[in-house]
Amino acid sequence: MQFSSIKGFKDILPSEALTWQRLQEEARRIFRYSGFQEMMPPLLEMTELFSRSIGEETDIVSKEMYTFTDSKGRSMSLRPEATASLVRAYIQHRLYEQNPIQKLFTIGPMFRHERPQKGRFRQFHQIDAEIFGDPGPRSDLEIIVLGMSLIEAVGLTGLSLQINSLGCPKCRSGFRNELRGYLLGRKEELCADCRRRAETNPLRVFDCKVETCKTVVSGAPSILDFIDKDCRIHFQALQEDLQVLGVSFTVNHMLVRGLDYYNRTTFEIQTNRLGAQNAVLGGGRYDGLSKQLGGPDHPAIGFALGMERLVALLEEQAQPETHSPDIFIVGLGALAEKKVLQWVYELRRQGIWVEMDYSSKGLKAQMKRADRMGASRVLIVGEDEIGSGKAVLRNMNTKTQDEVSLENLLQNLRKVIV
RNA sequence: GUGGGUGUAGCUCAAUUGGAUAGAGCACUGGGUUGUGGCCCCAGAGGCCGAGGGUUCAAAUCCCUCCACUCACCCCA
Repeated sequence: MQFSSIKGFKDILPSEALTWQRLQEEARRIFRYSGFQEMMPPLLEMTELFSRSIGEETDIVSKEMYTFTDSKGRSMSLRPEATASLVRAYIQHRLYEQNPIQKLFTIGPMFRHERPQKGRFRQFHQIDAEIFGDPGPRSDLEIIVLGMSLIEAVGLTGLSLQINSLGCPKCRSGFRNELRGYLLGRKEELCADCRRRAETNPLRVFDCKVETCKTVVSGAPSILDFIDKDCRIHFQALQEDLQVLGVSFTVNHMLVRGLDYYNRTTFEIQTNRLGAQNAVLGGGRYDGLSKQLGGPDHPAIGFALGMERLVALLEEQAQPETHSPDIFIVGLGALAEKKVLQWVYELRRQGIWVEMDYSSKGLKAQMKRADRMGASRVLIVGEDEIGSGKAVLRNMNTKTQDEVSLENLLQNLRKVIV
């Protein structure tokens, strides 16, 4: 029986792990100086948390969750996204009592049972950032700039920022009716899916890739003409602040997002290099969610960044990073090997990456191994060197070698390496 | 859930109209150098040709079924 990983679940292999580590290090660094605190909610929650927040009718909840019933008959689900859990924790632990503005982030896996394809997996990883407690556009700005900074910090270029406003629920229902009316008026030109959507969820027609639907949509009314005065002022202020900071963006009134809880600002950072997937990062404001989940009526905004997607772009753009030992020590003969063993562990205690070979092979084989591992220096210690008290230190790049005294060897090596 | 594409060595790929012990490059192991790596040369190891069934004197090649991977739809990070 040959086991393999299950569909949509990927091993992050050693060759990719350094890129993943670097992404997380950059994220944590930027979050720290931006005042965001990390928290780690569990991966499993009551199913109802997700259905109540994301929306019963959304694809995510209606058909993509990994859901099971526990021994007491309670329905629980692996999280398909992180925001619901963060809001639950925010309410449960009354984090707002400690500080009215809470800036939080979390990094970890999400699970959705969809058919995998390029840039889409059943277990995937997100970096999530959220600001709780501030209704104003400056928090929208902060969240968006944070996402942009992260992408810049890892060296990714050629992405575009798209923003939109969905208004508040009141404006949206007016718009929804207007849009539905427009779409039904041109029903004949829509694909079968969109005819259905026009009735159930007209905003989704904006996402359709069928040409005739795109044509219909291009003449559709814009949400931005329907949002009320406060929503308009909010959106206007965000745009002005983005300009103040020199962040370029595109207003895309067709940017609608699939989760029910969004209101006002939504945004995506997009690429055209990931096949059918274009969003690397997406998010928006969700002012009503805390209250809807039984907490205080506090506003919030956040984003989720797809780590697989970001890593894929990074790998396409740059060579993967590698690590190699600071030094490789060759021991020839039983006596030398024992000394080498001691030095290896002593140097490692000092934080120096040392490797040796355990197979008691000849010098040639060990040199080859040192070379394969990319060691820039090799210390050669045989019976002769033990006798004379001087070992050979070879620089693998310049092909030069020097004698090193075995007395105070560790200090001598430290000097060379550091 | 629905379509298309692809399954041959660890990786990337060959194999003529169906033809004999299925090959190459890279990687790996050993040797050429008994104490010096990369480059070069030589040798070696590594395959149920995705699985099962069928057609045929003969199948990696043709047919059927299944499986896996992949891309796309749906939807999303």
